[in-house]
Amino acid sequence: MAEREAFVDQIVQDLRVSGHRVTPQRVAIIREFVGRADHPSAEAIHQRVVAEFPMIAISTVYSTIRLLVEMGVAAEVSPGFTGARFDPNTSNHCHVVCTHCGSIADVPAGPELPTAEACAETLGSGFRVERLTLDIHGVCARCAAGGSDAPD
Amino acid sequence: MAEREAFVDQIVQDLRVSGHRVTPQRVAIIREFVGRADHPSAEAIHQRVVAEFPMIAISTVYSTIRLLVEMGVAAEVSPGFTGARFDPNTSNHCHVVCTHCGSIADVPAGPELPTAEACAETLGSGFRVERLTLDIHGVCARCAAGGSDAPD
DNA sequence: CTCGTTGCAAATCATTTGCAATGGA
DNA sequence: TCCATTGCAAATGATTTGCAACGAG
Repeated sequence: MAEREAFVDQIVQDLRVSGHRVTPQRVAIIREFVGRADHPSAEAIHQRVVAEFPMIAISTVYSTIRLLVEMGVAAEVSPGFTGARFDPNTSNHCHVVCTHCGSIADVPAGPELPTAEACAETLGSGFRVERLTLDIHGVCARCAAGGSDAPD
Repeated sequence: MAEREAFVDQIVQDLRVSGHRVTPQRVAIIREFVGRADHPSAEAIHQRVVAEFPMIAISTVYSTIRLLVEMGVAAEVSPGFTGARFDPNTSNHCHVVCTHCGSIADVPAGPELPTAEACAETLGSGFRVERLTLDIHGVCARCAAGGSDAPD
């Protein structure tokens, strides 16, 4: 797909423009990552790139992914968490998650939200829907004001 | 709040009924956990309970939380993940996440989903909304059929 | 030539597991 | 009494960090 190559070139350009260096390892990671339909872990990306660069370190993969996320061409699937968090409230509601300090606040689920039943219907019979979570990710007031880390 | 004590008693009853033992440590964890409005980590719960049981182990907290999740009185905030997963698709879409094998599939975001702009409006000026994620958690067809672990 | 990047190993967290001792039912 | 549960320490897995060597600009 020439489409993908163009995208890779675009990202490489962006790297250069923003003052970052274009190394063969980075290009290999970008090439393996963009245009995919799946959601790989750092480990999975590393395993793919190892075929081309047997010496590449997992820490290089982590730093490159971080770069891609900062550039806006990649996203973390569930950003804002370090470790598991547990919720005593099992009713249907949304979370407002601060990607800086990890604080989580509740927002009652509005009626405009799809129900688990509606999703089950949309998805068909293959997948058994158990829960629906709408998370709003961003930066809370305290972090935006430069506040130091303070948990939920 | 007598409300909470009643809830604690209810859970304790459920424990007994399902053949689990009611230990002082478990009661303390349940008491610290239920009725809260926040979303503590295992570490946070442990720190609270240590005041009452200085010898309690973090592994006990983990196993008790797992029990509460199985009983349906607690929920993991972002269930189904082990480690970070990254998404090359930064457009607005939903994820179907299998809580068994961790596989993630994409579903295009329907028009019935609230937009980031609408959420920002609802939340007011304190929080800077960056991204909205709707995740559908459940069990995929392969896992429901007893299939072994296979990634995305 | 310079300084951002890499590779590596060790450090740091989060979570799980194995096992002997304990104490609810 | 008996076995689920506890505490502890060690194992595991994910991610970060410190630092010397390297190499893109």
